[in-house]
Formats: sequence, C-alpha cells, structure tokens
Amino acid sequence: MPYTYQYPHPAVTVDGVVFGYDEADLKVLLIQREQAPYKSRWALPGGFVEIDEGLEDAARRELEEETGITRLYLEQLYTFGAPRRDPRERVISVAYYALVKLTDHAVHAASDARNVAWFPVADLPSLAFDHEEILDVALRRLKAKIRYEPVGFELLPEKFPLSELQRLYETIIEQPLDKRNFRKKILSMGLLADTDEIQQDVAHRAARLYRFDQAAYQRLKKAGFNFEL
Amino acid sequence: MPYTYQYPHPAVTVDGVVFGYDEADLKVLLIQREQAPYKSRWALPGGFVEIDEGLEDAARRELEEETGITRLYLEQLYTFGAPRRDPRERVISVAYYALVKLTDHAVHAASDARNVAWFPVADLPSLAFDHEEILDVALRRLKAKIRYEPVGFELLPEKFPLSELQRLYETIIEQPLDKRNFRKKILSMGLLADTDEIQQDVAHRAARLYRFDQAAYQRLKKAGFNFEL
DNA sequence: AGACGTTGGTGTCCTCAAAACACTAAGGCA
DNA sequence: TGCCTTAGTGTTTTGAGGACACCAACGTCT
Repeated sequence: MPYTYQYPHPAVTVDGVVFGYDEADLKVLLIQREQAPYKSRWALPGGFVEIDEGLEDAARRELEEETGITRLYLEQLYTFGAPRRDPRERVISVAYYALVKLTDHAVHAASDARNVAWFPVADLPSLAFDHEEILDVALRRLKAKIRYEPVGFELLPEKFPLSELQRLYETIIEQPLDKRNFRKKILSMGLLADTDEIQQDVAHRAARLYRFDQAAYQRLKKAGFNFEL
Repeated sequence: MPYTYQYPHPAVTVDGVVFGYDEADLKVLLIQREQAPYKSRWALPGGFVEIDEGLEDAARRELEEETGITRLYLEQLYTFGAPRRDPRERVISVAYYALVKLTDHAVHAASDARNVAWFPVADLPSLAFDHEEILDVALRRLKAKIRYEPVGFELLPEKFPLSELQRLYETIIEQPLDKRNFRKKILSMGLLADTDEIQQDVAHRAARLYRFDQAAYQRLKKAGFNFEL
C-alpha cells in the first residue's frame, strides 16, 4: 500500500459511451463485467485514469484495450461523482462519448476474452453502476449535437448514399424528414462531395455515393458558416 | 498520513466561473491567492472535493465559503485534467460556471479576509494554473447557451427594462441587435410578465419593468417550445 | 416657461428559408 | 415483360427574420 496522502482522495475513472449505426438502428457498445460488483452485468467500457495520463488519453486507451477500437470521434460528455455511485470506494467518472463507423468495427468487437457486444439503444439490458444515467445523458447530447454540428458522418462509412444519411438522422432525432427538403438542404451546404461511384449489389436502382468533405467544412466554418440540421 | 491506497489517486477539485453583469459589461469573480503556487495571482474560486460530497455540492460550498455567494444558477462546465496543470500533485478539476445577479452581490464580494473582486471579462489579469483556459471555455459556453436557453435573466435583477435585457445580449454575443426586432421577438415568446412598475429616478422617460415568468417558461417547454436568441 | 437631451416605445415591408407535396427513372427479379 | 423497390427531381405556400424612422415621455438646463 505505497500511496499515501494527507487527505482522502477519490479514485478517478473514465467511461465511454460508444455509438455506432447500422442501417437499422443506433447502437451502443457494452462490456459484460467479470467481477463484482455488478458481476456479469453489462457496463460501459472504462477504467482508471493513470496518474500521469491525460483524461482523453485514458479514455482512448481504455477503449482500445477493452474493445479494440482505435480511430474514433471522441468528446468529453460530463463528469459523474455522486458519493456512492461505486460501492467500493469514492469514484469520480469522467464520461466521454464516441462515434464510430460500425462497418469497420462490427465483428471483432470482442478483442480480448471479454464479452463485448453492440446493443440497440432502443433495447438495452440493465446496466452496472449509474451507467444508465450516463448513457441517457450521452443520448440526449448526441440528439442535440447532431442538429448543429456535422457529426453524423462519423457514424457512416466513408462513402454513403443520401438515403442512408437521412435514415441516420431520422433514427437519431426520432422523427421523419421530407426526402426532397432533406436532400435540397444538405446538398446546398456544399459539405458533400460526389464520389463518382454508385451502390453495388442492390436489388433496385443504385444510388450515388457521397463523402463528407472535411476540407470544405473547415473552410466554411472559418467563413462563419453554421451547420444546422 | 492516514490515507493510503493500492494505486495512486489524483486529487479532485472544483472550480467556479462566476459571471455577473452590470449595465456596462460582463464580469467574472476572481480570488487572489494567498499561497504558493501562483502566490498573489488571481484565480477562480474553488477547492478540494470532500470525500463524501457530491460534485455540485462541493462547488456550491466552495463558492459560498470563498465569496459568500449563495443562491445562483450553477451548471457543470467541463473537467480539466492535464497531468501537470498543478505543480504540486496530479489534480483533476471539475469546472462549473455560475450566473448571479450582480446587484445582489456587488459590494461584499470579499467575505472573509481574502481579496475577492469582479473583473470585466474584456480586461482580465493573468490567472493561476490553467484558469485562463477554463474561463475561455466558460465564456464560449455562455455565449452559445444564452442563444438557445433563457439563462440571461439569471444575470439581471428580478425586474428590469427591456433595454437592459437587450444590452445584456449585445454584450455577451458581442454584436448589436435591432431594438424593434428584439422587443417584438422576446415579447412574442410570452416569457416576460409586465410588472406594473416603471423605472424610478432616471433622467429620461421611465421604462416599464418586466420580470422573467418562470412558470410560463416551464409550461411552454413542456409543450415543445424552444427558446431561441 | 421653454428648449434640449436622452431613452422609451411602436409597425410595415421585403426577403428568404422551411414545409408541404407527387411523379418519373433505374434496375433487379420473378 | 411486368413488378417491386428505391433514387432522384421543382414548385408553391407560409412564416419568420431583418431592415428601417419617427413620435412620446420626462428630467434638466438656462
């Protein structure tokens, strides 16, 4: 027990709410706990912050260790610190939320022996600790954020048809959008670049594929442009 | 040194960015440090989180202890945890921002012997630790938040003329607003109740005084209303 | 008493973006 | 060849935001 302090110190962890999307619904990555407390309950991936490690670094490291996911959009969400949220000791958790392209990470979600799985947000198991609350906050943040910043693209493959983008939006904000108005608006922003490709192997007319034009977005943002819906 | 752990634990603090407004500019409450490090530098009020105390509770307690301010709008801002942000040991700071009615707290800002003062955000001294960064994040948040949630009223006296509300908005978002359009819009929301009073002791035509109608706001919010600008 | 200075308070028109709305095109499949 | 499914396309209507200028009230100064 080599670490002593003059005053009691809480433990600090990071937890990650990792969102993914597959043509049907919005999903979250969960890990089944192997140890007490909450043994065999599902929980958000996360762990302790090393003493010499930045918070975001810790979040990335834990996500990589536990789920194998490496490149992702990551942003701090909120810090949860209710005194008894962990029965063992006082633990303060800095929560992050992340968006990944599910297509890249679909299968091998289980990286080490652990039980890792994607769950549709509409149909979740009961979670360990206060993780349901954390997830709830993350979901509200995502719903709000997607309307005024172009983060939805982080959830899609690099090339995607407009209809998929629209379905993504409809899924997340939970309301239908008019097809023509959606296309008109999103295209008029000039953030989408038309790859000269079309869908393959579909049983109907193939759609054009677009990609998000990061460079154009940066340019527009500097010029005072504000993404909206 | 009675507190020992198996692994190293960081210290956890809360810091508060307290905003006030007085008919000319937006101000922030700062404390002059009495001890090293950064002795005699100005800093955000804050302090250590007790081991059995919620984060928001800690923020309120510290603000009351150090500045005497008691009723305020308080909201978690962001958590800062760069490994060397405090030279003594690893310290993770959960920052909050607060809005107060400066009229209520103008004078006795110095509660105990400490040196406490309001500074215009446009003219700040150099600050201790990473507090300039924290303040910067807080300011950006306030600017964004005031446009889509009716928090501006927290900075004004209970009864205020419309012109003062408009000046507040112009100060915070740093651009002028058209008087007629502003009045039209804000009044049409139905969030302001006309007290039947007017300004006293002014050297010109006296303005009607309004107050923010919290009950009406709650009602509208439930009905799906969204405040904007 | 009268002129002046300062802030309060009011309405219209124009412009543009959001919302509603329905049909043809393409291509695989039975 | 007909059918099913999804892609792709414009116009009209409606409402909100933005530009814009004058009179009213009231204290102050001479």
